[in-house]
Amino acid sequence: MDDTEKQPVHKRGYGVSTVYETLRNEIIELKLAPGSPVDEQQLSDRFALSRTPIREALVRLAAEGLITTLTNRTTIVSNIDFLGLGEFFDALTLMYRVTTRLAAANHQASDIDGIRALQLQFQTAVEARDVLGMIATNRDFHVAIAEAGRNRYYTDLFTRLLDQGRRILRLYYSSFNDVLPRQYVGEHEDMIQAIINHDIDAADKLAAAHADQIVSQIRSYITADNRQTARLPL
Amino acid sequence: MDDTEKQPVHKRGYGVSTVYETLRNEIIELKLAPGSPVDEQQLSDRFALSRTPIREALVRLAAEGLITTLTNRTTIVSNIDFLGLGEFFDALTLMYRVTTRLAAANHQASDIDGIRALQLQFQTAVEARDVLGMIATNRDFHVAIAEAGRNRYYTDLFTRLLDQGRRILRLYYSSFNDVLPRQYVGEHEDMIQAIINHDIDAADKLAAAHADQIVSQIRSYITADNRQTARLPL
DNA sequence: TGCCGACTTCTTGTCGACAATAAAAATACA
DNA sequence: TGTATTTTTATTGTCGACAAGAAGTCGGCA
Repeated sequence: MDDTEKQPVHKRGYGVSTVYETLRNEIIELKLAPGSPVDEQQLSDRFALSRTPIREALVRLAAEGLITTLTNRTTIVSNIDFLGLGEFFDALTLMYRVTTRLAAANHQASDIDGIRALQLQFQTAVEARDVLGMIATNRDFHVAIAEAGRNRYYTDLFTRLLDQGRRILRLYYSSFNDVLPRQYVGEHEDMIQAIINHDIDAADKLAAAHADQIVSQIRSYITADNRQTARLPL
Repeated sequence: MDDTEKQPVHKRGYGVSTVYETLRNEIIELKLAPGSPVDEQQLSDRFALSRTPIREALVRLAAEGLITTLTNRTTIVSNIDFLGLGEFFDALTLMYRVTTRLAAANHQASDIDGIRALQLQFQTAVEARDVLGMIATNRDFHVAIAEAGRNRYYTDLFTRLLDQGRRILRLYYSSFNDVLPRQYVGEHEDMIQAIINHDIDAADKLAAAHADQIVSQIRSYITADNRQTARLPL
């Protein structure tokens, strides 16, 4: 007798985290468009769960700012805040610097292996011209460095910022050319060396330069995009 | 006919935020002891709400790290992580510096009024030797400066760190002497002046010194406490 | 024809109940 | 008497249903 009736796919306490992680990824990877409505009923059907666990996952996402809930009204995927981009870049740059500095100061030998592995993945993605893979592995690479720095608060903020950055980069990934990324590979190598050498100042300088590169690249995408809209037929 | 039957005190969408804010305050003010269990049923009775909104409030608190949920088991008020205190102090100091710098750079004239008002409140609390008031108004003062700096990311992290600090200070508030706080009032005044003068370097230096003061004060409390426990009868 | 108000509908916020899981208690056994 | 095993119990995770708001719809009135 085949009693596969309504067997829930998720184990007991893992329903919400599944929904949370799935939605989180979809938001960051822009599979869910910014501003698009998030319907609880719909998600309930999709994940074969009651609305209660869905709701808890949404609360967590809202706490991270990935979705916005209008009380008693609809809840939407948070828009990308172009006006606040200056704040974002400032915080991102500082976190690049601080985490890399701390990695140079506090890392263990074992940390390097993990960082190297992720750098290799990034290099592979660059060579394969896999833009989406590049964005993701670049993020993982820097998170690994932050973790080697051993400061939870910086790592948390930095991770959130990098993921926010992934959203923005996704918007422009089509215009990603393959010149600059190759440069990133070299910069990553230099950063690893500075960390291994416990050279805090060098790590800081490299991280700052790296951040500037990325910020100016994103900025150039945005201004390029602005030009397009400015050329609207009138 | 007096039909005040079961009239819920909270309006529709405000149940969760009430619970969230109340519990948040109680945790920060140590009315709920770190490590003590948080019973959903009990809270449900207390707030005259179903377990569902209570649960959502708890999820938000967990996202902020104020409570810790062991899956399928009990959920407790997060313990104060004395081992991670180094990370905490490092992040706190950096945020003191960054937010004060930015306030000097980006503040509007109208921001100063609010900051001044809070500084006055702090001063009043110091003169009244109201330690608890001092802790709270000091926090508000620095949050106001951070807001004048206009960087959401820093303000958010800083607020969380300051509230975490409030918990730690509460632990030792009995040993708070009234010498150092008076010094804080002067330091606050200097910081306000530096901000008004748009003197970024001075603001940075003052903030760094202020942070060092507070960190070393907390450190002295903790070592004093350690000595006490070290004197246990054996 | 254009604007205002009642009505409908759709989504969210809340509720009480049930099921699963893990700790605690009770029992059996060596 | 101490340990292993079963049973109980308490608490969490999940569910389906109901009620309150808000948006959209329809009709009335100027």
